[in-house]
Amino acid sequence: MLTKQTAIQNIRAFNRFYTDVIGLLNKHLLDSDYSLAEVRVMYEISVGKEVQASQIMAAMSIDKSYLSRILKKLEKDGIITKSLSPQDARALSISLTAKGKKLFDTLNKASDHQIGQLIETLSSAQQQELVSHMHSIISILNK
Amino acid sequence: MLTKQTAIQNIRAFNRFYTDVIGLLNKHLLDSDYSLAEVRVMYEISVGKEVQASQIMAAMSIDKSYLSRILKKLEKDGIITKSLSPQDARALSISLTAKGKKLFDTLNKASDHQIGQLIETLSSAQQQELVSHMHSIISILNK
DNA sequence: ATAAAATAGTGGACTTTGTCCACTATTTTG
DNA sequence: CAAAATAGTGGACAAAGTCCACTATTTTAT
Repeated sequence: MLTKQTAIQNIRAFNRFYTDVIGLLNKHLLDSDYSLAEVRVMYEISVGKEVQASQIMAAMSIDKSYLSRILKKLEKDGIITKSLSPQDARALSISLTAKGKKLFDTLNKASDHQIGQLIETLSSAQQQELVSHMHSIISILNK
Repeated sequence: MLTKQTAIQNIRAFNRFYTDVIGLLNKHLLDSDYSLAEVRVMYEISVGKEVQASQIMAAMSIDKSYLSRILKKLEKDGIITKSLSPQDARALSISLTAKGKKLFDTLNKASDHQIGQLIETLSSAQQQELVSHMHSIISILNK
């Protein structure tokens, strides 16, 4: 039976390992014109369809001023549109433009491809096992 | 039977989830005088006992100029000592000072504490399961 | 109804973090 | 021993992120 201290050390080792995995997977985004944060903003808009800046802020725990600048850039690039929320004149209603959807889709496919490479040497069974362990971790940590 | 595409989507969901976990755990370091990169450098020196800058570079995939500045700060703060390697006069031999060891130990304990909080509501059995899933992921991905 | 407090977002000014490149000093290779 | 490779430094800059003050609304409490 292992102690809590041992568990902690093992979790830290995993964190170091997985930080590197994530870093590796995200590296390809450096070749795009958009930063990790910008892509994550697009993701939040994409899943929410129509979101307010404050919702993105909450989802990402990002500074509102920083977010404001990101949204400005994305709007300038024609990736998103901002319109005043009808319910609340302080708030913006943000959504991806057709161009934005297309770009996001392209970035997504590139990300998928990266992960595809990560697991390509694994058998189908191993891939399923991997996913299963990930689900378990999420479910344990969400307790 | 799930497809590879489904596996990829699940892995991406896990990555988003775990990125947040890691972000949360690292947040406490913001209160220290040292950045994530600086602490990671201390870690590399600590596990290597006596390392060269080039080894840290390789381990962290960090720019050598950036590393040089980090080491300069750590030396100035009395955290590390740099001495010329006897075998190679181009290279530095770097190690933690007593002060550096103490600091690193303190930071480590704080990190341990963070993880302790993350898992404190879990039963001992659940903690072991968590670690076991983590080990499995490492072992699958290292194939 | 209305004054005070809260919320949504913007922009200025700044710090931190990270990158690129040219350079010196050694060591290795052919 | 000359050419190429390696180790590290520092200048100059770019990217990422933070803090604060501000305007414009909306909500809350009296």
